[in-house]
Amino acid sequence: MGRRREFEEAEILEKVKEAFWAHGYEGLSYPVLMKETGLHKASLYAAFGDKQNLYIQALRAYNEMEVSGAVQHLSEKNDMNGVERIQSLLTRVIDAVAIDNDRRGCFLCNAAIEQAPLNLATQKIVTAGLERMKLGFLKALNDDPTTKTLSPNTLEPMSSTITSVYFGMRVMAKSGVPISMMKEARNGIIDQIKAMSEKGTA
Amino acid sequence: MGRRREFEEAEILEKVKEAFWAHGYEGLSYPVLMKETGLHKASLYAAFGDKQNLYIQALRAYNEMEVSGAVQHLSEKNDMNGVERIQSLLTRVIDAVAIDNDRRGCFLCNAAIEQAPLNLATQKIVTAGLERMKLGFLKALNDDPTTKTLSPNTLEPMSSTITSVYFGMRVMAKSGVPISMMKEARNGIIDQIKAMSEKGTA
DNA sequence: TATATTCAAGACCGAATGGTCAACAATTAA
DNA sequence: TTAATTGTTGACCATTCGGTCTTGAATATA
Repeated sequence: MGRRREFEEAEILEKVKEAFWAHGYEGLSYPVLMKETGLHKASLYAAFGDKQNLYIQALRAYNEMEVSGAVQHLSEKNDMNGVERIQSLLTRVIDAVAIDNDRRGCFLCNAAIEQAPLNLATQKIVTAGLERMKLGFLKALNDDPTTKTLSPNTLEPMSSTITSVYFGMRVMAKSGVPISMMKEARNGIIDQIKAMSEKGTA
Repeated sequence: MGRRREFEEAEILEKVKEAFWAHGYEGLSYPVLMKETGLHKASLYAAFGDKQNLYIQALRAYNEMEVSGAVQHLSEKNDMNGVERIQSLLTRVIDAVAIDNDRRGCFLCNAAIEQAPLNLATQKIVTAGLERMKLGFLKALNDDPTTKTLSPNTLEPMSSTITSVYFGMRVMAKSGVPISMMKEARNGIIDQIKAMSEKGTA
């Protein structure tokens, strides 16, 4: 038998994910990708296929790590109730910009704009990710004493609206809008959720 | 004196805008651009400068036409009140996909993702566009009998939230998500606005 | 009509792109 | 130790990119 691979596939894919996340599909060239992974492009090709395949696998990795992380944050029982978990997730988005100066935004969102219209596989991953986010928000709402009593006819649209706010804030993050606007967007949706639950119990 | 130009600058810029809107910056090459404008790239260069300048002018044209159109729709007095105008604007976004199968999304939003982080001029146009949209929504809220009585402390975040929903829906449009999700997002935010105004008058 | 001037566009440019391959290094099993 | 097999990599490939330039056509004024 021959020589074995000198790298861990998952470990490299992690770096590839970071690279595509930061630079986008067109914006990431092999010279940069080689530098950030430490691998030669022919090795990348042998392990993952062409650039399209590489991108799709990176996006899948994002979906399985970051999106799942967000969904888990929304559904995990801890000292916060559902709406507070939603609020803290939106705060994360703000802090990524405000504290870490991270303007990569959301890979899923970037992929939706850049590649989803050109690539069916990408489109499927993105739509699945959006649906999962929505279900995460819905779960959080169903897990909060103040909103769980609302009817599905109320909670379903509400979770889609929150999803929309989430991705809108991701766009804001990339656009370089003042942090205050992002905070307003977060505060506004939280206030509105509370208003809905107060109205529902009235 | 010599020969005069065979094209109208504004007319060409309109076509350039459509092209960048549909294909993005990296995605639009000169061969395609020449085909869609009917002009040679050397002529484009002579009239508008290099590709970056061309893009920025196209984005400005979008800002002055489409964004202004949306803001005007939000602020114009007609048979609809403010919240109804917000609703109909969001419906426009849905119909662009559902009826016209137009998945170009919003040029401003696309530019935010693709170019704003790389280009200061683009960033400024995008942030200005976002601010204008927010002011448009705010004006509509201030012009509706059910919301105008709410305090600025309520209306300011609310308008940012609506802006976020708007751009989130634009992302959804590009991602290929089911139309039902976009409709939910719209219905949800409208319901929430109404809940806030009811709570405010309670 | 003559001439000056501007426009349009095919041809061309260097650089960068994604992708391939041949040669070599490394490591395993026999 | 040997031979088979696989990973790695610099060199190379055709193509496309944005941009430039030279040539010839068009049209203004004189």
